[in-house]
Amino acid sequence: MTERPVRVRYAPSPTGPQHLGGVRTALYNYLFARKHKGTFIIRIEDTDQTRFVPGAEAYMLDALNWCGITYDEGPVKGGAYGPYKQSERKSMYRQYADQLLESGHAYYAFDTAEELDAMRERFKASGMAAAAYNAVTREYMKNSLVLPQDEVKARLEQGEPYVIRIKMPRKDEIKFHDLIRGWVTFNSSQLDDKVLFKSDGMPTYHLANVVDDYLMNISHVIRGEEWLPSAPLHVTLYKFLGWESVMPQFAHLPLILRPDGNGKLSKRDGDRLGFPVFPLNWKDPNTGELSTGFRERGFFPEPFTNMIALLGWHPGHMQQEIFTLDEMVQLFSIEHVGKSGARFDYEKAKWFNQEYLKKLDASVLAEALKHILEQKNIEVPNAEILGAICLSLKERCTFVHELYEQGYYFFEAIRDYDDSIVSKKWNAIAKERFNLLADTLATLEAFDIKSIETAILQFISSNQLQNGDVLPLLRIMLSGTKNGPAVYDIASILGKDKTLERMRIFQQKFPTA
RNA sequence: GGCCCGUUGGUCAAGGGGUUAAGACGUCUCUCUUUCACGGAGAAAUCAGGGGUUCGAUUCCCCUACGGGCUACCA
Repeated sequence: MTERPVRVRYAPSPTGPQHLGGVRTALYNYLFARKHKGTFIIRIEDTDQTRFVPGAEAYMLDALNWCGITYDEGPVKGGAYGPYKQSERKSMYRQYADQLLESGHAYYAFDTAEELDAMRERFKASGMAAAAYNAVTREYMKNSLVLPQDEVKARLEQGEPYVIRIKMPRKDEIKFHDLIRGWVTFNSSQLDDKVLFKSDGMPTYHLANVVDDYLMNISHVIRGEEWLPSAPLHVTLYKFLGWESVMPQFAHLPLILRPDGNGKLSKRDGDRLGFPVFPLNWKDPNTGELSTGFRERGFFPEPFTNMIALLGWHPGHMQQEIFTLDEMVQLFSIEHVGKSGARFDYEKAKWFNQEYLKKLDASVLAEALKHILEQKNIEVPNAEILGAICLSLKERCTFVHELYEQGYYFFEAIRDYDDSIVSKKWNAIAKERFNLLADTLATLEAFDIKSIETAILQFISSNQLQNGDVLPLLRIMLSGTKNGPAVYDIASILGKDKTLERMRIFQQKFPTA
């Protein structure tokens, strides 16, 4: 490998929100750049003006920002190789198309869309395998290779629309080394004369991509596997343009597959399967349709980023799976990126979030819970109580919002009581006991967990009772549910007054015979 | 159809000529506990198939099958 400084780029096109796969591609580029003390660039590939979606670019930037993926050069931020948007680089491409025209590696083509369709139909009908615009079929089309020179000139002068196509060699072996897949070989006879320059004056992705990577001195192209089939075209372009010596190294990432069935993960899968595939919420500007993001679903950026990184990469030789971004930077290497597609597993994604949440300090969670309560217009308890609530609840939550959902009774009146316990254990005798228990609790001076526990346990043993005679019912009285934190925790968080009040309310709601 | 890429438990995966083929998620069992969860212990579960090469293939090669990607004046 050469000493070339690492310059890598993430080059999305603003045709909609990027999903998991796009974020992962950006992440790998980022990790690779940081690992090698290189430069991470973002470039917007918007050569197709018809597919432009407003907001998509800002969304992408927001998403990366949320993930903690920073970039060194790109839109908004700028840099020495700008602009970083292909539509703004429009004037830079034509000269390279001209260069190819002059060297005989490209040609003008005047075929209309209808003529192209007709050609494809014709060759298909005659049983020809590939109905492509190639070394064979171009002989029958309207292009500067077959038209007389003066006619070509005339058409050009009359302003007739045209495209510029690459003239693929008839039969050449094209070989390149992929950092993930090793040597990959294609034959140019299988490739077609791809359009490089469109009739609207814009380059296609293929030309723009190669020109920009060259101009921006990109050292490594790390992109999805869907680009592998066009890599030989790009390699050929480097050769024709005389840039072979500075051609970047390629690394084609495996795809992220959908969790069920077949195929790569697509934007629609999320709604269908009930989990997000987008990092952030996205509202389609045309249809108004809303797709939920991981962020809005309750994911923290750290575990989210951790999780997608491990979809196709693992440092190997260690059993650790929870990594910070910085750790991943240290550990990252292209060699450890797998070759095969990874199926996205939402259950595992939740696990990453849960692990992260569990390690968070209760005070941090309290802050997050506070926001949820404020949004719901619920009176926020003081920080100490909120912290205690989070502490008691956090190990049974995957998401912050579950702190509220599971512990709503700390903030509001009990919505309903689980009656499986009530019908089984609540009766006149129990009522009497609970009156005594309430008296006991009322005399407690300190109402902390330990004191409550001691008092209750003492009450149970001095009355010759079992834990099961008291604790389950008390839990129901205080929370309505049979699950949750230790009853003593609940009581102490509620405080003495509320605890006694809830015991009274319960008695009123469930009179015994 | 053609071209290209891939294939270790249900999923993510380590390993890479000789291993009891790691670990994690999920599932199940046990344990802790007043409950749920957490924690702890354990179980079931994998090298797609067939040929080579080799003393020996999960590992290297070939074929088949299967999966995927691409096949636009889209990226």
